[in-house]
Amino acid sequence: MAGFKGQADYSVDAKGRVALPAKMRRVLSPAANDTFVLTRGIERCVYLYPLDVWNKKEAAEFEHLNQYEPETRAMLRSMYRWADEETLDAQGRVIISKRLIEFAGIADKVTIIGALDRIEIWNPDVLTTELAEEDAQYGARIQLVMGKREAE
Amino acid sequence: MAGFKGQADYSVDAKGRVALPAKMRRVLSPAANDTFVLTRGIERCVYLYPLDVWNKKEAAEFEHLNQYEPETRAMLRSMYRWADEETLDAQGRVIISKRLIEFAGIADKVTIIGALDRIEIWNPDVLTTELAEEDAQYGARIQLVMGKREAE
DNA sequence: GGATTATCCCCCACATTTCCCCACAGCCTC
DNA sequence: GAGGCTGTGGGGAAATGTGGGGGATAATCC
Repeated sequence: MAGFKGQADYSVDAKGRVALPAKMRRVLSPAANDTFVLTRGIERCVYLYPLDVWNKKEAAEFEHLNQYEPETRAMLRSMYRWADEETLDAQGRVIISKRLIEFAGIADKVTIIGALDRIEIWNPDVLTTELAEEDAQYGARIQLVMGKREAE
Repeated sequence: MAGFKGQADYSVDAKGRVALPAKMRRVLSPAANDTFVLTRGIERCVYLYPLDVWNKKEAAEFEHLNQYEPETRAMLRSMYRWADEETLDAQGRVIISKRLIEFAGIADKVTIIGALDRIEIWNPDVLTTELAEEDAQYGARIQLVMGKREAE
């Protein structure tokens, strides 16, 4: 699967609809059926996983966890109670629930970014402030993550 | 794949288009489909990877990283949100997004250099100042990098 | 229980941007 | 010297992002 790439500013209309960039829609596999699983980001944003990607994650990472451990149960509960399945309309837009809009602190403008296997939707101001440091450390971080990898 | 070689000065037109040197275009594999993945350089420039090369990197190096580690997530986000997939037009030009133009500090002239598996696009002035030191240390650095390799 | 209101979903419409095609001048090659 | 290739510039058509309307379904109030 080709990964989601790029960044762009979009608007949220009065109905809570957000258009996804055409470039990202083109990457979608037919198996995704124009459907996404939206959930709260680990950061203060909304994660969008194509349905097929989410299903694979579920089967590979979540289904076999031991739910008799409280930490596991708590993690899965936090993850799934925020999750929401939505299909694109004919214009390529997705509806973001009020819960998620509120969690991400989104008003009427958003910045949408591609992040390999998912799409992230941010409040533009939050993104600018939170990711400035990330960008500044880009070179060091590549060395840290990918350099570590070579040493394996 | 034969590596990209050489250096040349080109201009950026009003639409943000930059022609790639014909010599570099001839090196492209048909699998690249005349398409590049552009992303921010680790240095202050734009990296261009042919699509086939990028897809191999993605599958071999990025897809299997553990995104539950914050550092990994941050690195992939910085990498992918700057990335952009673009196809050459009939004249062999590629469009560079305004974001990348701005990041690399490019105005209307660029220097394009070949760098083995990728092409780099620089502001000519930035390149001259930043790479002067690199060139000066050429001999010592070859010994450092390639000498280490023999010791393995 | 019926009427009214609210919500959701699909369709239509428009303005801007993007993309693709055509055109031309300079250079190298033959 | 002729012809093709290369780098540069611009215009028209299609796609993209955005807004709003109308009908069906569900919820609420009297």
